[in-house]
Amino acid sequence: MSEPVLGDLRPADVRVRFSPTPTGNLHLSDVRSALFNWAFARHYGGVLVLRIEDTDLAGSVRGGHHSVIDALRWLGIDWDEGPAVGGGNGPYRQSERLPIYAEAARTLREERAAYDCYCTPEEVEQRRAEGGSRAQGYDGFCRELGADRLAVWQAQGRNPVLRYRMPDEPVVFDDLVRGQVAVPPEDVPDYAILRANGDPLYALTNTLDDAMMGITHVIRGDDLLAATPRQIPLLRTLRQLGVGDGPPRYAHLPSVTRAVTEDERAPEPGSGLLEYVDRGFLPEGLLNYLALLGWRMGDRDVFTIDEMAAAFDVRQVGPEPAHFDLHRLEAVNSAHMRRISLPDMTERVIPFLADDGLVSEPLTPDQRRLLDAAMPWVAGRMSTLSEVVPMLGFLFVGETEFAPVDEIDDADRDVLRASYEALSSLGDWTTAGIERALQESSAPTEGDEAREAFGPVRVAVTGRRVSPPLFESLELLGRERSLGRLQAALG
RNA sequence: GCCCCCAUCGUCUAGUGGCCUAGGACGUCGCCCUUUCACGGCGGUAGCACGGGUUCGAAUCCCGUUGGGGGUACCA
Repeated sequence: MSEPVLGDLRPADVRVRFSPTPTGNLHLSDVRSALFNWAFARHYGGVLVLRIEDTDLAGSVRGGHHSVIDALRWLGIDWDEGPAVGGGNGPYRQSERLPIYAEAARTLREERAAYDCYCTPEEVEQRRAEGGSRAQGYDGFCRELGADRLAVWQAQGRNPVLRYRMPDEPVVFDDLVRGQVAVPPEDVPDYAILRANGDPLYALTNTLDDAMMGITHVIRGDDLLAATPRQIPLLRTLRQLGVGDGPPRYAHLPSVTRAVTEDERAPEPGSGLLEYVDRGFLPEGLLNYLALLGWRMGDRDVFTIDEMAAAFDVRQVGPEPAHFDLHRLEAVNSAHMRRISLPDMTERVIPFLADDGLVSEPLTPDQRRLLDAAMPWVAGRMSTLSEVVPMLGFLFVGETEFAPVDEIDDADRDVLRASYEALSSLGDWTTAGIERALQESSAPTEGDEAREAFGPVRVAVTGRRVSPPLFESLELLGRERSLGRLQAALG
């Protein structure tokens, strides 16, 4: 058997898909799946299909596909077929494909590739317990059902599920990240593809759609690794029935587990993309970090997703589970913060200021001037967009609401008083003038203490020990407000 | 319970029998720069989970243990 070498793939040989359940908030491992599929498609010039798997009403959120689309757009991940862009293999929302699944199920039953099963879960479990077999799941009880038994169950009003009839042979496949996977038949029982109420299950919808949409490579989380031996024989059956070209190649991405080190700042384990958007992470930083979970780009660890796509080879993905590490995410994000332009960062920061009620959206001309003047002083020292609030909030907050966050103690009063006096008589309210005035006012102390000399002034005016450069901050704040705050701090 | 998978510094990883007294990045620690913080520069810290094999030689191969993950659905 000669396997096509990945490197020789032509664009037409690559059709991948991202098929999320619209829960309203993509989990980060889904985002990573989307990214890896995207990078794979872009690397070979192939096609990325977006398919919304919304047949399970319990897990889906009404209109949830909008949130998936919004999320992908925010991330900068585009797709070639699917909702919002169309394509020749639609519809791309499974809730609109119900008749297709119904017909496929009917055909599979007619062809005896699937059969009605009247057993209740309790009965199956009981037989397993009594039989003492090591085999898993369903035991094939209804495979060849006698007419009398059938009559009894039907008389009881039982509705059957539709079960796919697994071939009695091992399933073997080559996973692009796991290598060869072989599963004996006793580990893969006949499985349900239709509920008793007629609803199609994932095992049918996902598999059928991959076949009908011509998916060549399935790149997904390894939580679905165990589903693969079920899907491969069904894909073969479908091919025999004239649907699809048989099983695609699979690549199961290592799971992303919770950080070992407990971190109170870390989001809840179940939280999704939105949480990270709110925390001010850049899509560039998030995606870059996620790419690092299981893959590496030579010795570089800061890169764009376009650079990733150019270098991406799914075979380089390792099978080891990766721990999610917030610190690393912040470090990577911080690197991207330093890469984006000042005007770009300024625009991205506005929603965070607005959310805190510090500015209006759109900005007033005064707010615009202040923000533009202030950003150069803080752009290089933020690792997330949301840090703009503690960093620049003091400039936008009203004087009545302003209150220092850090403490000023009595020992600081002398410095504050001297500073106030020096500044109040200053005619030239510029950074240079302020610096000169403050340096002359405070008796130059020696050594380490000199570093702290203006700490109290900083807290009185910006509210924090950590702030943009002091003299510049004073100039930006303006004479009246600066002096007012110093006076307030003096009590 | 049973089945399957995984296992190198705190984290992500390089390493496919000798080039490894194990390399990089992030973190962390120290110093420099800097009247705050951050950035930047320099230096340090820290790892082959454990126990048996195989071999002249093992982080690399085999077995077991331990730990972690997944499955065992009329969820996906």
